[in-house]
Amino acid sequence: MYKSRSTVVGDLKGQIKLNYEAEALAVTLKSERERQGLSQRDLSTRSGVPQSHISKIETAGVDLRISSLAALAHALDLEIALVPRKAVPAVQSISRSVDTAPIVLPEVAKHIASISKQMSNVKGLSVDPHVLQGVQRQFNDMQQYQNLIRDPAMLSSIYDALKEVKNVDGVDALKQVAIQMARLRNDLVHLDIKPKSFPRRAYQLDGDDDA
Amino acid sequence: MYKSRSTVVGDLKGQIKLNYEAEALAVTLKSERERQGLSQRDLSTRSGVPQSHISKIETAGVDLRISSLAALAHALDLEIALVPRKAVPAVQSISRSVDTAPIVLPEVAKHIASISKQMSNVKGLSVDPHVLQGVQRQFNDMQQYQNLIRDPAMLSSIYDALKEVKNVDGVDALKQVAIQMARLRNDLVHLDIKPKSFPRRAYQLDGDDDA
DNA sequence: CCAAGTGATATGTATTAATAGATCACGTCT
DNA sequence: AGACGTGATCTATTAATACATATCACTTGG
Repeated sequence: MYKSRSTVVGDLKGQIKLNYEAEALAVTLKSERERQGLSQRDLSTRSGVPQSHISKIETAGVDLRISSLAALAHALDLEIALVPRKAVPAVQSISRSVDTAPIVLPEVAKHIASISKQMSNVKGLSVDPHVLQGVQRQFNDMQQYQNLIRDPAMLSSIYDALKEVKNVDGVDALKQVAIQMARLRNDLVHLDIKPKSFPRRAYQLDGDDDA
Repeated sequence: MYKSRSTVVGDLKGQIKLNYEAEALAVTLKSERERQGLSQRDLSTRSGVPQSHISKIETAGVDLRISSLAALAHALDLEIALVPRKAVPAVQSISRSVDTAPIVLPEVAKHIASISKQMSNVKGLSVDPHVLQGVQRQFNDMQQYQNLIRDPAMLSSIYDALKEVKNVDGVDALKQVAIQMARLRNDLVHLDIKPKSFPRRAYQLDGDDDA
């Protein structure tokens, strides 16, 4: 929306306010990305928005289009909503309560990064693609709930198992990885997270798919 | 966000979903505009977005920029929010409860339109700008809560008083208008709107300013 | 040291919203 | 009938996002 044309640009306050909106949304997107322990390149892969663009969005207050905002939001498990002004405090309160899940521990983020790297290596090997796909899916899930992981030891164990995946022992070692990832997830499922206000169990994990 | 470039356009589902977002927001904007009894030209005046553009937005799924969306939303007393997916049902519930105020009666809409027209006429007269400003502000408010007005008779009375505003009797007649508008608002303040779920009294009017 | 990851920056091009009006087709009112 | 309001449509131009890459400066780990 251009306000710099020959029309009267008298209301600078209004103009600043419009830019403010894009910046406020960018701040939200950035903090959510960081909260989930994602790099800009991770988010780029998920959302389809180029990393360079994400960088500019986060730093330069780009006046995004809805489709781009939606892509980024969805990659971060957020939705765009139009909320009556009077309801804004209540909505913020709800969002905050959902967001009370802890920040990703640095130790955990490191291990996840190492596993991510090793996953890439394993993809270059001749292993059963079916099993690999299952493991990849489990790993994607793990990245989603990495902020719930408190003990990096299990991640260390998964990383070790991943390093054992060679051509000769490919499928068996990979299945070991899958088992350990499933174990990690199952342990986390039994964590009882009850935010002080609703909704209850905002981050309850579904027991839907398995390797 | 273009998905029609040389890159793989494999995920049609994803693309459709992105367009869906713009359309869903347009639907929300349109229904809120109608709920408030505003024409596209009214909204254009308030938001600074051209009427022709609003028409296209409402009918053609334009991929708006945030600044344009914000301008339209603010003109309709809405805010853009990024909400965790898990919180979406709760947020919708809040928005709905705030939105339970009734639709504008056609009779009421007509009277408001007549008053709006007469307000324009009065602006061309030599009347006390200070008083006129106060009345204009009251009228703006009235447009905001016109969906709460059940009895058009008071509006008729206000319109009659407005027609009495001539050069010779300008300030006194105009003050009569102000008094009647204030009376209408005060009557409405005592309407007790309690949605079945929170927040209570979403549309409670503040007793802040007077003529 | 080198390799890899991260976010920021730059370049050049394509796309489409946004702008500024004007006008059309239709409905309503006097 | 004419006047007015409403939403849709049109034209021509501009602005800025979006895209696709590449690269830079810095940090970290082996």
